[in-house]
Amino acid sequence: MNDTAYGISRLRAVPSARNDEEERVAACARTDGESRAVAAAPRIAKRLTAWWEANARDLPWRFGRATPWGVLVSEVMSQQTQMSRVVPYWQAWMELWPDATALAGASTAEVITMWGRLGYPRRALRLQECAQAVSERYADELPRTYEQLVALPGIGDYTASAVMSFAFGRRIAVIDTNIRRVLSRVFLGKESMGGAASATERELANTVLPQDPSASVMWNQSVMELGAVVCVAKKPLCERCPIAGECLFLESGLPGLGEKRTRPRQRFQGTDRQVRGIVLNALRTLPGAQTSLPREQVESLWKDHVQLDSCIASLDEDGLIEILADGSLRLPR
DNA sequence: ATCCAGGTCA
DNA sequence: TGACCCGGAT
Repeated sequence: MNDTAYGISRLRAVPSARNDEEERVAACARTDGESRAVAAAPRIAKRLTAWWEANARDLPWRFGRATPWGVLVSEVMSQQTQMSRVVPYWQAWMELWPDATALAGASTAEVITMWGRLGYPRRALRLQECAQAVSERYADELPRTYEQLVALPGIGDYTASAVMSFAFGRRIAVIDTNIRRVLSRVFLGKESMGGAASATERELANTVLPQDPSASVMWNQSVMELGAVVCVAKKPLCERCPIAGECLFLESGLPGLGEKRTRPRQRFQGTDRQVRGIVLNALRTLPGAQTSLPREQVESLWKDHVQLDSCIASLDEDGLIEILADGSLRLPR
């Protein structure tokens, strides 16, 4: 891990009559944050690597134990969902459908049932669509470019980047809310704001990312892990942080910790999301041989029948349920 | 009981 | 920009 690997040479490459040291000082003055970040990143990377090796959670898709498809499944399941909740679902899922072609051939009802209570069941549908695309267009082999990955159903910027980094070992900045929070705190000394990642945050992520591909993978996974277990949003465990000595946020006295910075959250109680969840859960957990829920039992699920019917209609539009002629509901075949 | 975390898509 | 789900923390 030398300076060149982190882009120092680029900063020094500005034409100048002054010597390198003068140029470095001038560069610091011009782009204080970036220059400081570039200088600190190698030290931080070293500490994070040691911390990762001693503290990384033993998730089943880590340490080379999963195929690229398995890594993709873990990332899709982990969107908007805590890792600890994902583990048992991922294990059962991968046992049943070890590759894209296996998932492509499953019934929708089975897929929704196995998705269980992970939440946002449209992700399950998109994952199966993704499996069908991979199976048919790419002969069951996950494509290896960001552009091809991000074009797949349910795969956005984060998941495409995560697969490129964690499954294929390529050098690419992975940007999720954990990484944004950690990088913003450590290098900018302030909280990351809600909403989409800003241009500044993206530039920072690319600036501090190690040049060496395998070092960049370690960086991505260790920064993300730190954000998940130490540098958490509300009560960061700075006394257990391996890079507390390098953190501008801690140095500044944690300014604005606890201020509203996440996207405004929608209430859950009484929302369509809750009602949709109730309906789908009833269908997922039908007893024994029963394959559909009679209209009468559907109506007992939620008092407000106007809202219930609109949720049933939206579930139908999403392809998550089928409405039979007699008004009973079932999971799609 | 209420608050909160977390990517993708339209 | 808002819709989408669930469970853990407080």
